[in-house]
Amino acid sequence: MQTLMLPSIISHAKEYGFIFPSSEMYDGLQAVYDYGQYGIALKRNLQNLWWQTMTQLHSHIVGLDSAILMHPAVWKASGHVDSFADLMVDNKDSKKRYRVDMLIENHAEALTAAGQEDEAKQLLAQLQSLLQKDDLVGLHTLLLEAAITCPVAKTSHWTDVRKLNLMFATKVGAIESEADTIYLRPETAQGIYLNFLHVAHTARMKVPFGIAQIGKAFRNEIVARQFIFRMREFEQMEMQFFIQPGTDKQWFDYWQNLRWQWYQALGIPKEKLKIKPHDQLAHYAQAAVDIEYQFPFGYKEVEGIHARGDFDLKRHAQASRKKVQYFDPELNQSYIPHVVETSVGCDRLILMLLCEAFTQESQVENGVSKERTYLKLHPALAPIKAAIFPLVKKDGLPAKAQQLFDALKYDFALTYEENQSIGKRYTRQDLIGTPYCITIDHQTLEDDTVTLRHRDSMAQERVAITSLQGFLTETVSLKRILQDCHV
RNA sequence: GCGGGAGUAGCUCAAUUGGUAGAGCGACAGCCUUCCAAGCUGUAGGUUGCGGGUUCGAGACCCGUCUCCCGCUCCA
Repeated sequence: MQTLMLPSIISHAKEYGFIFPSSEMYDGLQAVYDYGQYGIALKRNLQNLWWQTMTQLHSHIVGLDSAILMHPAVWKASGHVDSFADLMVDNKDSKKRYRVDMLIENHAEALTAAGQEDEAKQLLAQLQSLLQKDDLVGLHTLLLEAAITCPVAKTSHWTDVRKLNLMFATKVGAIESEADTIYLRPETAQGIYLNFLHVAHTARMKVPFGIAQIGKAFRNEIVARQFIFRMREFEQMEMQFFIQPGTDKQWFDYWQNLRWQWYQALGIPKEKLKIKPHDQLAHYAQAAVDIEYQFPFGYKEVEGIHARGDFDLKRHAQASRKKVQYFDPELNQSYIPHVVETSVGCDRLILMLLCEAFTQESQVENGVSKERTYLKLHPALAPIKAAIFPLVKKDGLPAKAQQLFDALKYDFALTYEENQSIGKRYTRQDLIGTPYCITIDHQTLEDDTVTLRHRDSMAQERVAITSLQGFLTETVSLKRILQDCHV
């Protein structure tokens, strides 16, 4: 039943200006999406919340905006050039897809378990040699020679081995023949590591300290599915926290708890979130957990918290042959700091917020059952904070409403509407998640009071115009969420 | 990439066995003046995803192709 919700959310997001498929005039481009007028407003609010959480609530975290393009050597040093290129093969009978190296390694393990250690060693040696030569045909032959079978189909009916590089390559330089290959970054973190020394020196930071960054990253996914959950171009919100070696566990736990709190503060129900430890670690990680949200298609990762040790800084120090060291006055010694990162998929959070907010209720009114759809977005994140309506389009009500709009527009994202019936206007705002509607009627002209209508309950109350500024400041401010982050 | 499902107006869907592409909603303009999408009048919007074939005639039948959704794999 829950899985049926995703198509509704996708079409709602498109119909009401949150998220459009990219290049739809040309039939679309798989796994790329554009943010529409309300989508980008929601996204900016979310990014501001994260940014303020990191840089404003922590005096020892500063921001950064590094470039998407970096020296190609960065990705060799980081390990992405090697480990981000997966060699895949499909079994034609079971239709299952496997990574070639894992198939062969598993087979070698089985051989070892069966006491055939020499054969296992030889197999692994062949694998390494073929991988280094990038010999795809040889790998296919090896699969057949070693009689490696599909665990499901139990056959060796393999397709050709294909290489899938997860990084997008492009060329830098005007003359292509002389140009170097350069990659669109597959993660924003490396830009932070490259600026570690700059920030340490110019921000007068003492370890432990952190650098936060929001930016685009690009991955050439094999299969990109589930709407904006897995996109080829996506936005990361990453914070790299530099620490004394040996304090990794302590800070890993610290950030895991703090990030967990953040989702509570956002109002995501605890029972729809869970922390999942990684059983298989990425090439850079010492310890890793995911924070998962229960999407309509199952529990999926929205944020990763990783203890990366000194892997990245050390690799860059080696590859660049530069000294990457921090002198710690407390310990009176120099070292390469270790890193704990928190890495959020911004677009995944947007999808989480949409899933959480999308509400369909049926209610019986005068014996007639009516369906009501609205977005229960947190007021601080809603794209539009309040809509201002004259009850009718005459008797000076539009002018009065416009006056109120002008008075409040400097502080809040507002919308003004005078067309059609009041009910239609309320509904339109419900559909985009506007928490409050303010209606000017004839009484307003006499006593400067208005009707304040609440989105979720549809309740109305009579309030003074003079109270609106204070009311909105209080309710739509990020402050309420930030205060709940328990920093 | 493989398997399954689907593409007709902005959205939801119609269109006898192959016979002139329609409706509701929405949008826009005007009227009405009303606190929860429901009144009246009018307007715009389409090479039926795209290309080819069969046919006197294709939205429908055949072939190809593209895209989207679901599953397998990976990650943020």
